[in-house]
Amino acid sequence: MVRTPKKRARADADKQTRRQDIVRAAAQAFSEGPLSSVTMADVARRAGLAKGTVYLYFPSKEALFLQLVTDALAAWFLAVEAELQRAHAELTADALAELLVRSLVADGSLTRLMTLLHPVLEENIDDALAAAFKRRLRDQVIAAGALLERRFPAFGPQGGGRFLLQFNALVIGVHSMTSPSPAVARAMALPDLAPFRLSFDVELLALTASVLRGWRPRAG
Amino acid sequence: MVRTPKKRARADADKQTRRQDIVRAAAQAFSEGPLSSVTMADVARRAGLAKGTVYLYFPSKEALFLQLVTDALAAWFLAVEAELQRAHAELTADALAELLVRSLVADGSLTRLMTLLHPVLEENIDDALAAAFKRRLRDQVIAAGALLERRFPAFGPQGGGRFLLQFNALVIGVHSMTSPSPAVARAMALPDLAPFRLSFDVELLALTASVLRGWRPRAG
Amino acid sequence: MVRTPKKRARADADKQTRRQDIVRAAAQAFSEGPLSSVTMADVARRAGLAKGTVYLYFPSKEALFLQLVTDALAAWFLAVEAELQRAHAELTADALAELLVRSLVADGSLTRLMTLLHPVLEENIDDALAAAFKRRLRDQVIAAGALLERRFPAFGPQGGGRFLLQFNALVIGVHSMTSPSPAVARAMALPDLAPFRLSFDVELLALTASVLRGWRPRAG
Amino acid sequence: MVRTPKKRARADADKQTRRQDIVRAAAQAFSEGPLSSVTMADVARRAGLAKGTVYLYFPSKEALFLQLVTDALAAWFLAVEAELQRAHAELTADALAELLVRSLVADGSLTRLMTLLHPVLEENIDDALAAAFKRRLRDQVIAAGALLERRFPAFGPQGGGRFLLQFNALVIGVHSMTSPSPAVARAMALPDLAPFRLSFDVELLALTASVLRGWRPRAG
DNA sequence: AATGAATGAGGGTTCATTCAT
DNA sequence: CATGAATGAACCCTCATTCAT
Repeated sequence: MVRTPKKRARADADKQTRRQDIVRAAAQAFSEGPLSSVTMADVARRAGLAKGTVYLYFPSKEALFLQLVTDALAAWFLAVEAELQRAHAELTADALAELLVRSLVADGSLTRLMTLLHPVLEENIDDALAAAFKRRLRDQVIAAGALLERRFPAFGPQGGGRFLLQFNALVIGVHSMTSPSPAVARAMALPDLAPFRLSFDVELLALTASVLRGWRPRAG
Repeated sequence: MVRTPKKRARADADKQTRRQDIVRAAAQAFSEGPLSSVTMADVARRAGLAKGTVYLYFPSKEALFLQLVTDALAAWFLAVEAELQRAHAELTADALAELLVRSLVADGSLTRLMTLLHPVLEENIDDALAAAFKRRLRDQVIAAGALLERRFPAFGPQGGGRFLLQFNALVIGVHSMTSPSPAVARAMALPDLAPFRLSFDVELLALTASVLRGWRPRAG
Repeated sequence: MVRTPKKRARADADKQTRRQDIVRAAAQAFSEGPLSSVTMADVARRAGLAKGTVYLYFPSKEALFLQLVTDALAAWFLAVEAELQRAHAELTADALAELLVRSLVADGSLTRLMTLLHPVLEENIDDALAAAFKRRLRDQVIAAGALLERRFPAFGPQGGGRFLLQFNALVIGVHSMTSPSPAVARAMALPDLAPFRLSFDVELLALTASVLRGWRPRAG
Repeated sequence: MVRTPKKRARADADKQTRRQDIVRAAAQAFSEGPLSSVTMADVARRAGLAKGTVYLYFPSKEALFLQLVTDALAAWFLAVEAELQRAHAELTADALAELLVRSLVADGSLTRLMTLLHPVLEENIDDALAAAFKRRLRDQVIAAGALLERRFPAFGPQGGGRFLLQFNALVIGVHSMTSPSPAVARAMALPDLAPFRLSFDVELLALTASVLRGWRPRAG
């Protein structure tokens, strides 16, 4: 059973495409189960590549998934910034909360990907990669933060960036409270637990709006 | 060199003690590294038991750690309730936030344990265990929630419980934003990233206070 | 396809037996090809065990093969000592050389096993194991060396041990000169190379006898 | 970032140069660790070439290292012959032994390279290459052997060549007895093992001198 | 002739879980 | 109840070699 080798990516553009193919394959695999259930063999197969080829593009499983998260975050920052630009005027707390949550849930997988960040950074990422990731994130946070400060002046200086990080925390926290595993989902379907079911969107929206309404610039 | 078998736990009380020994051993092991680095052999050794014995008390690694989280949460609910009782009067948003965060960080490992909940429930927990856990949690949330509603009337009916779940989300989210892996910690020590370092306590306090200040009862 | 588990080795004696089974399986596998071609899976299968079981008895492939070499050397020392005891009187250089070579080739695999020593110690052996091996070897060399000094007085004090180590070197060196790989064996069968073929026994005997005849006690 | 391809080697002389570059790169890589730790990618990088290019000059890793050994041996034969020519007169056993050992250790890497011969020939060398190697070796042994017989008449006819092969065996054997792996080196540093440490030069010299002193021409 | 992307077999090791003793 | 020997699936990653460009 001989596979026909994939066409070779010689040009840099081709290599970028291939990298993205692999990331996409990883995303697909991750969409079907927890990170621990995704194997590199699986990713390779979905990308139509041999196992070793994946390692030409990413030095480790963790580096691959860090890229996946990085891409997802970048897309989200873009979407948020676009929405904020479109808004033109100042926003109320509720309007801003709604804008943010909407931009987030527009991509059904984004939330779950954000959750990946911590576990992935926790293992097998070298210092250079970690630093590069953090720098990119910092720049994005600063840029989007500035925009936020214009649309929601209550933030005060630097408040936009700080809030973005807090929002990130909210997303991760609410996600982990509201996305049950199969066993938990079955439990929550029981009559006496049903009223306890929480919706990610609803809770995140409520929490975000609270935070914005209650915002107080950092003393300093 | 044969180990002398541990005395048998016949009475129910003895069995409970042994269960707790095992949970304590798991806690200790977890305090030294990520869940994936804790092996059942490790837990057994720390508890002074054989591997198989652990399985007499817990059907799986996940069930064991679910117990650990359950215990930690129960202890926290107790502590919070005690603090609230002691308060006697109504609390401001800031005072309540401070009380909650203080009760949380008093036990240095509690936060990290909360983080375990989601990953553990995600794998290898059977329906009965999941339902039992959720029921216990529900009861605790309702009880502590009622107390909260008395000390912070802005919550309105059921608001206390809802807030507790949100607080839980905050804890998990802020923890995952502020507890860097070794590689990330080294990255954050670089001069251009240093101003970006966040403290768990500070951020959680700020966020919790915001949420309380901005609280709005759910439309019913 | 479920394998029926091997009976459990509870008693120490049983465990020793199982260890030896594994070593025997390793010896068998090694007899069929170079070390690199022997896999732990192979060893386990030959021993009728699961792969993981082998790791209960040996921490690594190298540790297993070090045991194999250790056993072989011990057997050889025993054989040599027995032969020397039987000799009763002093021996000539030629007689001693012949005795040694004979004791060596009696076990057809011993020579090849000796060759394993260096490559195996070169990788993945921890300090404690290395030290233990060297100590055992030292004791054997001293004991057998003393006996040699009685049968071949020209050795002088400590000469017996020194010679044993040199003999060891001869064995390894001559073996690597005279045991051709398949490709080399075919080459040596060509008419113009045939006269160049060397026999392990003949060369080792000649060399050993030369060394003994030319022996000179170390100055000191 | 595309590397600029190396200039093409068209003339035979250029090709020879490139071959030697590759062999030199292999030698350098091997000087830093065991054969198993030397990768073809490593060799290519050191030679400033692409991986595939190496395979234009050598059909396999083993063929490359066989060339490396061949070159080293040739250099040694040259050096020995030069020394023997310079000697003019007959040599004593001790003088000859000293000459040989000196010529060997002059090049610090030669000994270790000789050790490569057997493992390399053991794997992945085709018949033609094996035969070619053996023929070249035979010719060198005969030539140098004749010279030896003149300087050390005790050898008798053909004795010089036979001795050279034996010397080769001594080198390999003594080397493998005296060049400890890191773990063994640490073990040998322990007080109770220290007196057991052996020096390659000393032992090889002693052994070689013994062999020469005890030499006896083969019955024919 | 030179390149380097692609291949994929292969291998040692870990560890949750089982169950004979 | 307690033990710990046995299981075996699973998994990441390496690297010699090939061959399209």
